[in-house]
Amino acid sequence: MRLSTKGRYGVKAMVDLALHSGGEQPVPLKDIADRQEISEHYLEQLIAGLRKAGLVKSVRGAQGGYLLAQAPDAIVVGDIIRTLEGTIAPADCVAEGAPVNCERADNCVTRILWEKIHDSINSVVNSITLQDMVNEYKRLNGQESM
Amino acid sequence: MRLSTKGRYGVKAMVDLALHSGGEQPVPLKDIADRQEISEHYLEQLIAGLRKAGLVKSVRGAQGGYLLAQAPDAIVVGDIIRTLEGTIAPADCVAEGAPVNCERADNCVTRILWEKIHDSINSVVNSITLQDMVNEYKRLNGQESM
DNA sequence: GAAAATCCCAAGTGATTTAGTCGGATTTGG
DNA sequence: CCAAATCCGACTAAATCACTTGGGATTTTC
Repeated sequence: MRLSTKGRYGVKAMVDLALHSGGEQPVPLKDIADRQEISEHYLEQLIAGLRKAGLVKSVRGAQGGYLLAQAPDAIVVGDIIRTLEGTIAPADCVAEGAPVNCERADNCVTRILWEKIHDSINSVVNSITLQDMVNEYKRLNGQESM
Repeated sequence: MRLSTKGRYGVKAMVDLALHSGGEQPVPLKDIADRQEISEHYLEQLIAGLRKAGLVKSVRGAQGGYLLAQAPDAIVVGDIIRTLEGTIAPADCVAEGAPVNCERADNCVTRILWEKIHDSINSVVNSITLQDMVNEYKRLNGQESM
């Protein structure tokens, strides 16, 4: 049940973006990678996914970088994790877009269990916004910069 | 965030055991494997882990098989999943026996997120017993056998 | 208009995990 | 003794993970 680095780095990167794109200036990937200690090239792949999903915008060329595509309180961590990890489901039969190919789905006791786990995870990640993470960060670290 | 087949098959097998070891007669692995459509040899590996963890007992020789080591209402599905999958944690830094090797653990915002996810999953799997699963099964499937 | 900064894209790779298979040894009831 | 069963350890094909490599395209600064 571990998240891969995709989801973990993705959340870190997005929180970093929320903290550092004050106003409208794009944040270069290198800065995020350096601060979060993530391989720049690898992070590039991850953020490409986030861009395609409409969670970040990019500005090309020198002085370019990335920006959140929406306000921090409009992005929940579930959006990030689902984009990078695929659906957040303990078993395929309870994945969001999954065809119910399990013929005994209606009377499967384990399915009910997977649904409960699925729902509990999703209720957490869908209720926490990037703004919440930023607030938490500021509470923990005072006024200092990240 | 998917569970592997280890955890999924393990829970299925344990529910099967709870349903079929009425009284004290051991259930042969082959029966469980057939009913649950799991490779017998593979299930053998999984149940070996459950035996070492003290969740099932075995009876060797002809007419042998497996039994729950405790009453169905004393075994929670979290026990099974943790035994077979290792700790149920979205990130290593919030795993139960993990040394906190992350030096910024105290002021890490993502860690707080992983903890919330971890806690929510564990509160589900630690609150559902095998007896609950059996009751659910009987409710869904009437008095028929599995 | 050249150089630098930056994003964009696709393919390759070593290590690990997954989901088993295979072959046999041991124990026990009939 | 033999068939039914657990026990045990090694092997493996395929997938996934966590990157790396190697370019190209676009924009800004000088």
